[in-house]
Formats: sequence, structure tokens, C-alpha cells
Amino acid sequence: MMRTHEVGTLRPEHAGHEVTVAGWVASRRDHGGVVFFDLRDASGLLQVVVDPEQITDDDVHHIGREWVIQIVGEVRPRREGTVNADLPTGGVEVGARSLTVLNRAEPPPFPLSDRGDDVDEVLRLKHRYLDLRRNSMQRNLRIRSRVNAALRTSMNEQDFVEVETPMLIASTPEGARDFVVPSRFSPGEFYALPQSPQLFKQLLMVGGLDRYFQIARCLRDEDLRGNRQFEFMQYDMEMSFAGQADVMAVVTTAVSAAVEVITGEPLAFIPTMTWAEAMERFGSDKPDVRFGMELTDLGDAVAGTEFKAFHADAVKGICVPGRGDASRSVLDGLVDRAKALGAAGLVWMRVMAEGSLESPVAKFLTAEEQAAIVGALGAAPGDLVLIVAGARRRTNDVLGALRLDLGRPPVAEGGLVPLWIVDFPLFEALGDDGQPIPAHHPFTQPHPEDLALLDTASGEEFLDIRSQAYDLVINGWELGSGSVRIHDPGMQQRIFSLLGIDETEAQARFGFLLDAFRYGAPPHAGFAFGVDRLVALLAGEESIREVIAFPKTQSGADPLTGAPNRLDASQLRELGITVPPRK
RNA sequence: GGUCCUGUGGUGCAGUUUGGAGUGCACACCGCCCUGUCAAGGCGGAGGCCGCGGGUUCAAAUCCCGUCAGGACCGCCA
Repeated sequence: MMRTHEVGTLRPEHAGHEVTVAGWVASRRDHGGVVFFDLRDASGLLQVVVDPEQITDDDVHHIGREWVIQIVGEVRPRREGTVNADLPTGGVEVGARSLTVLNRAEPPPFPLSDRGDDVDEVLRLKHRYLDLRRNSMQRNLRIRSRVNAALRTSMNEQDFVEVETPMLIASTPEGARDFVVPSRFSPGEFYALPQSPQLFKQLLMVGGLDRYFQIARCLRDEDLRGNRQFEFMQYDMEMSFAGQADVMAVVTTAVSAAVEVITGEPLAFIPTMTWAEAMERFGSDKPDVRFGMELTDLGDAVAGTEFKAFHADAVKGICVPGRGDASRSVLDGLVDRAKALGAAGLVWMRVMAEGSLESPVAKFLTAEEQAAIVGALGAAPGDLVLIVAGARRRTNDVLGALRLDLGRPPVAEGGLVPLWIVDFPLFEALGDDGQPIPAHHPFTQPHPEDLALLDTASGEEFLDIRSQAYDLVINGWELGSGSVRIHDPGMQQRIFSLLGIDETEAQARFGFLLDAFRYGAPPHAGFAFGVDRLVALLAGEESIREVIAFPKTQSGADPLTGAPNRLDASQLRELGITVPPRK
């Protein structure tokens, strides 16, 4: 038997038991005579004591970190004054009767203790198998496993059917850039890897599965970020004879179950906010509502002002508490940032004692206007006021970004604060040809109150049409989104025609789905969210790389395996692929 | 595609602003001492292409140009 116990399970009630334990040497404290080892396995740390009267082999003084050893010995309570309150096993130790070296180890290239948290990430990824031994990675992957299990259990309890959908599918030109896989049987032709199971889950609804879910791997060939990887896991669901409220209830139950299994507290209730309100108050469709600094409309405060920059579609501001002491170079940096985000400029104002304003533009504003600005923002002496004027949507975007730059707390601070964002616009913008561009995807059902607008709208008015699309946001991260789908061929035809997709093109892109819908598609709606992001939030990590066993760097490389790499000439020949010579 | 930040013994940093001998700190590593430590302690030692290439200069870790790698952000992510 390799071991009788995992080290982290031993407690004072085991005193007197003879145990066999095995693991890695986390540290050695060598007194020349007695030697202490911290023995680590997946369950934790345990102090092992090697007494020279028990074990006389001098090699014990040369056992290094990360050596793999096995100890047979007796559990005993620690002597008075030597209990370690920082360790769950700190009340006991094992006195070694025998010590076996199961494997030697070279010194690791970086510390595996909690001190290793600051190590260069490339080095960690290159030796991920060592990085995984560290506390935080062990913890994060175990959180991930329990979240996956909780989601599955919840969906099964809610009578959903888990169905796997294919990884090798047809490419459609919609959405994100596809990863593609060459076909050996049909040289010159390619499969695409799924960006999401979207079309398949709608086919499953036509197929009468009624309630589908999957924890699905999705792939998108777009630039990576702290919370975006090429490949990621989506909790994906779709339900028939159901609408927005039904979907939100099911998702809330599942997410709540996952949160509860980690934090011990369910998400009792997830408040709802319209997209329009989120944009006006927070300048974001994924508002972080854990802190204030809300966007305030200053249109009334500066109505009729002489200051020409404030003669704009919208004049809005935020108040940054206590940052009136920001240096000129910091303020210049904020102005640059605002301009980079597309603002014409940024007005900053330091709020001085008695509420007077110190600002390059103060001389253009009357005392009444200055007082109105301070009043509207509720600014106090010592605060910093930032004002942007311009087109309303751009103004909201810029201030929303500055608000996050200046006020956003660490992702784990204050627990999880979830929010449903509803009534997204159906179209996010107008293309160069004046055709509206869908905000979600072209199968999204318009909002019932805005159906009439579909026929009467023109130009920018299209952007006011709402849809039955909804997002789940937690702590300012877009966790996922969903929508009620169009199931009526007539409505689908109208949307395609608004999007400038003619029948031939629609057939070519989504013909199989449209064909399926001719045979009696049930009304259906669904949702999907990023499991990596949920796990990162629950683990308190800013980057999903910390909750993925083998992630890629920002340039899409894997320092451990060397992916991506080049193929043999013979392999390429078989696939009918020619690649340019290496530069 | 763009902007910004970072790159110095195995690891984490300081040094770069204002050029002057690879100068410093902590950890790890090796040797010796040490029988109750908790990241043990003490003494000693070894370990450097200052990411890479070019330029300026009497002299470059330091200034300039280029490049590579990593990260954050913009674009992108229906």
C-alpha cells in the first residue's frame, strides 16, 4: 500500500495510529540532528519529524525540495508550544519510523510556495506541471471541477438533456473568425471548429429535445485577453415553448447552485436593468455596479452656457471621490485616454474648498453653472470631476471607460454582484451601406413592443428597436448572453431582408436551419455563459488563465508544448496545403 | 493593425531619470555547523550575453533605432 492516509486529513484524534503517507517535500528544516519535513500531497501539508535515533541514514540531510518520499510512522500530538495554528494539520506530526525516497527531483525553476505567485507567467506556463502543484492552481482547478458538477446537477434536476454537438462543422461567415481544419478526404475543403453550438441547439429544439444543455468547448480565432482565450467552455442551454423569463429562471437556478457550492451562499435574486439604463448610468452594457461614480447628465446644468464645447448632444460627467489631488500629468493622461477612446476632449475640474472649481475651463463657466455642475454630481471638496461632451453614445462609452479606470475594485472585492441586462437593441450600428448590423445574431426575436418599428424605421431609428436579448453580468464581466429566437419563417425573412441578406445568401449560410424551421419549429429561447469567467470570479482571479490548466499566452502560444508549430511536408501534401516558406 | 508598460545570476526586485569597473537586497542552490523547527538558524561558496541586433560615445544595463517575448488597453470578439 502506497499510503494509508492523505496528509491533510490527519488530526489529533489520529494520535497513536501508525500511518503510511507519501508526497512531495515542500520544505526541509534540518537541525543537524532532528530534521523536519513539510510533506505535501493534494490534500495539504503535514510535518514529518525524522529523529536520528530512529533513522540513522545521513542521506536524510540531502533530501531536496520536491523529492517524492514515503513515510511510515506514528501520528502524535505536537508538544506544548510547537502547535502550528496556520496549518489544518498543525496539531499533529508524524514521527518517521522509515523514510523511502520514491523519486528524486531537480530544484524547481521557481518557488512552488505561495511566494511563487509573482513569478513570470511564461515561466509558470512553460513548467505548468510544476505550477499546478501550487496552492492557488490546486484550489482553482478544484473550484472549477465543483462548478462544472454543480451546473450539471442543477440542469439535470431541471429536466434538461445533455447533448454533445460536433466539433468539426461547416464554416459560416457570420461572427467571429473561425478556426479551420483541413479535410483529408476533400483536399482544399475545410471544417470549422464551433464558435458555439448555436445552430445545433436550435436544431435540437426542432428535434423535440425540448430542454437541452451542454458544457461545450467553443473556439474563436480572435485576439486574446485576460478573460478571453481561443478555446473556452460555455454553459449552453436552449428550451422550447419558453420565453425570456423562463430562461432567466433556469439560468439563475444553475448559476446560483454553482455559486452556492463554492461560497456556501446561493444567489437569492438577480436584479434586472435595461440596456438603455445601463448605458446612461454606467456607460457600459456590462456595468460594474459594485461602486458608484455614476454618469450624471449635466445638460440642464450647462444649458445656455457660453462655453462652446458644451454645446453638444450630451454633456455628462462623473465625480471621482477624493482624487482632486491628481497631478497635472495624471490629468493629462486622462485627457489622452479620453481622446484615444474617441472623445473630442475631456474637461477636468478639481473641487476646492467652498465648492469652487479649479479647471482650465472654469473661466468660461459662470458661477451658477459651476455650482450647478457640483450640485448635479454631488461633488465635495477634494473630489475630481470629469466631463465629456459630444454624441450621447460616444459620451457614455468614454465616461464608462474612465469610470472603470479610476474606480473599479479588484474583481473579487465585495462578493459576486450579478445583474441581468435586458432589452438590448436589435441592431448595434449601421453598416457602411446603411444596413443595420445585428447586435446579437440574426435569429434574435425583436421586442414585441417594437415590432411596428420594423416596417416604419429608417436610418438611425433602427438603432432604437429593442430585442428579446439579455445578458448576465457579474462584477462588470459579461458572463453570457441569450435571446428569444425567431421561430416564424416570415419574421426571419423580414429580419434577413433588413440585414440585406437575400434569399440566396440566407440559403447558402443557414439553409439547413431555415429548412428545419419549415417543419414546425417550436417557439424557443436560450442562453450561454462562459464557465471560465464564472470560475475566475468565484476564485477571485482577474485572469481566466488562472483557472485553466493549460492556457495560451496573449499571442496564442503555448510555452509548454510549443504550439502552434509547423507541419511536415508530407503531412501538408496529404492535406493539399501549400504554406509560404519561413521568413 | 495600433497605444502603453515590462525584460538585470535559478526566482523576485533595486540600479536606468543624470552614461563612468556587473554595484546591491531577499529567496533558492552547494559545502560546513547545529536535536523542536514552522519560509528554521549560523558561517562560507558558487552562479551574469543586464532579452537580442545595430547606432551614438573615450566609455552604454543606463541614451537612440530596430527586433523578439510577455502583459494591459483600443480595434476585433454576430
